[in-house]
Amino acid sequence: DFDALGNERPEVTPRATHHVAEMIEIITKLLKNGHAYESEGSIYYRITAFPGYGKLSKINFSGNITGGSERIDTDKYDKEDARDFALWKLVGADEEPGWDAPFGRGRPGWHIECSAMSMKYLGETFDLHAGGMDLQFPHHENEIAQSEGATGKLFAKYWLHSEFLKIDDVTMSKSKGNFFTFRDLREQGYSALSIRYLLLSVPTRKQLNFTFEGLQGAESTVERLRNFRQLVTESKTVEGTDLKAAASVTKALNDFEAAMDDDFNTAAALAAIHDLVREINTAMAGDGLLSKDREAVLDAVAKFNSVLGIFGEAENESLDTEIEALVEERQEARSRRNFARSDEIRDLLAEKGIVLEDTKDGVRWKRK
RNA sequence: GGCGGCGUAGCCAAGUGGUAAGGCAGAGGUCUGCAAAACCUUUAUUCAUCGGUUCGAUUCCGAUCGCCGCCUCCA
Repeated sequence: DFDALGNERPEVTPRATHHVAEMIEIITKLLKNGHAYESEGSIYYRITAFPGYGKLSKINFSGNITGGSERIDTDKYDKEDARDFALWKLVGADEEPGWDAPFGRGRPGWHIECSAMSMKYLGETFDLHAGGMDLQFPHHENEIAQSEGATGKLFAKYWLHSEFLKIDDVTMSKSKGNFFTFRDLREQGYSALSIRYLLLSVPTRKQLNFTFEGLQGAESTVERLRNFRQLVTESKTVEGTDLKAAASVTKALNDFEAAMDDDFNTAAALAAIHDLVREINTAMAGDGLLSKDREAVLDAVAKFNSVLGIFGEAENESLDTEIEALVEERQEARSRRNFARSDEIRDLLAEKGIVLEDTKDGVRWKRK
């Protein structure tokens, strides 16, 4: 199953309402080992029983939740500690939604579903947990507390929190009306690849300031990358022993990997790609590439694309015979220096989405 | 109020205690019948502001201004 960009969809997309039994199981464990307690019929997590609480978001609770803020009224809920959160909320017999549990009919708290579903499908310890910055506290912090409190094992090895988008330096929000979905942008004619490129142009932990000028720029950049791969693929190779291109490829691969290893510094990784593109374009504009270097460049591009997916699919389809004939006719017109006719044909093909480029090696075409 | 992040050219931005990557846009040029693509040259004496530390700071420290996020039994 693949999406519009050719990426695989998730193998499992679980629903909370189908996993209430698993949630009840975790809550039962937490009650048994003292990490949870009952109060007025509801079940709460006992944060004092989990010393690691706050390790993910590095929140200093002094003067914060337990102190200065008046946004949480401890007395109102009869919790042991203001930070304690609900695992299970008591509901009446006829109240919906509600599920029966050993500790009474109720509904789950927000956080418990994620512990239940992730551990069911990925195991009690799994590698990578991602999410937006806004979920780091309290949601992910609470997931850790619940899961590790229940199992005694490390919950997730790595956490990846992506920062928010800003638009023209203000928050993107529906209320401000500056809210764009992927679909909106596609309908405005921007390509999926350029949207992805724009999002990758800033490391995941930095806020990206979205502008349409920037998106338009990404469109140009992606076009340049796609042109590059096509030019390399079609380039004629030369004999010789020039090793400059090979050195460029090696450097680009090393720089790319080092950048990605540096906390996914995609901005620096993209710069490594651009350096390679420029150096190889220069080589092709000059003496040309050795056959093995051309293969090395294409391999590198395939590797970059396998990680970032910004080159898209290669164009390997052929033109239909009608268009082929027009291209042929245009070439004849050009050889007779009948440029009026040749330009007419070029415009005609452009309307059909076929862009022609005349090079010293002949005519190239690509789809727009 | 508490905690955290950010402020680098027209735009998007990387980055380091030692003198500013990359992309887009702009300008000039090469190539071309023209165009496109590609290439070459060029575009921040300066990194929000003001102080401090240092031989030297965009990079460290403090203050100020501006922007963003979290601190909601909302998932």
